[in-house]
Amino acid sequence: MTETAPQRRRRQSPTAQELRIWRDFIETTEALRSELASRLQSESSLSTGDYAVLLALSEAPERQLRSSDLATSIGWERSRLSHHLGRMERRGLIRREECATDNRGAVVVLSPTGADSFRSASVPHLRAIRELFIDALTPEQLVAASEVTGALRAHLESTGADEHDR
Amino acid sequence: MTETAPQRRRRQSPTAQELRIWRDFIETTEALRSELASRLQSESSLSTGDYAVLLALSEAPERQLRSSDLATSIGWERSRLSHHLGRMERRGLIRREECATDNRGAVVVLSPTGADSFRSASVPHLRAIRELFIDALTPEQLVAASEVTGALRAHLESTGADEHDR
DNA sequence: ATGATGTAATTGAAATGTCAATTAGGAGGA
DNA sequence: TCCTCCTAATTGACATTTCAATTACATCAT
Repeated sequence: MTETAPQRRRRQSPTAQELRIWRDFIETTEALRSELASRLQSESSLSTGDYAVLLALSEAPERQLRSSDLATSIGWERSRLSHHLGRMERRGLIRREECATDNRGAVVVLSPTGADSFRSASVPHLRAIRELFIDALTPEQLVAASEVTGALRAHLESTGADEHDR
Repeated sequence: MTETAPQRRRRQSPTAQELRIWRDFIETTEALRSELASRLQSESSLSTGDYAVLLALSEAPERQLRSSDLATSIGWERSRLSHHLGRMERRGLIRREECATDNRGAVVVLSPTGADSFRSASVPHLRAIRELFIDALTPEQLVAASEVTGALRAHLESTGADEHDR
């Protein structure tokens, strides 16, 4: 075939080969996520959700964050975070305090217990990341992965949610 | 071999840079998954779970599968599938029939309604895959993505669940 | 046959996630 | 001020997922 088709293919369905790559991609990332989650669970009694929250708090100045900043930082919906924080608070992993500068606001604070849980969970978790992700790839592949990720993210941010809905 | 340090690094925590790549990777794939899910939802009244089930059934001989084969094929736990099939059956997307060769077994059958829903959902869904994944990458990046996926999967299968638990 | 062991699928309960209100307070203009 | 509109966070109802039994049948060795 001499090229007339390529333009016409845009925005159409993927080819069989593209689709195979897509499926492998999405299935593999899902398998990876789920293996990591189950290891975390069994080694630490933290879920990946707990871990994400604790990680964000550990990295925050004063180990605390406004609830909506936390939500943005880990990419969760506010209501999901709210429910989850309730559960984590019951377990003593975090506290919620009133915000001094905005009376509507809440500040989520990492508790000492939470900090401990996070620290001890992070050792095996980081090891698992190395084992399942880093060690699986050659240095070149790691770079390639990073570039692919960047391209996907950039594209997602530009054409992502907005473009589609308007 | 003159190497002593490289060995020592194995199984240790990732470096800061490796970790950044990991985080971008996992967050981006998650964002991608979630954008796709929300588009599918709004364009078709099927969830990605529904879609996965219907896809597997559409591709199966006779458009039907043993329940556990279906579970394996889409990588779900049996109980999750069971609950989900219950909901899909109530909506008329699938039927469950007794298995002739094994009285314990159930055969999940794609209903005409399910086939229709799947067909009409797949058009916008495939377009979204092209738009958000395929079109985001150069042909070289697509190849790179495929190689990375392959490496991850291979590694996951060899060291994955077993090695860790024994 | 029968009893031990394994597999197919479902169930119920608890944990988690989503969606649509709702509550409460900030911010700016007439 | 007071009214309107916006934002922060939570709540409740409901959908989904996980986990630990449970039910029912198959398989195999005795």
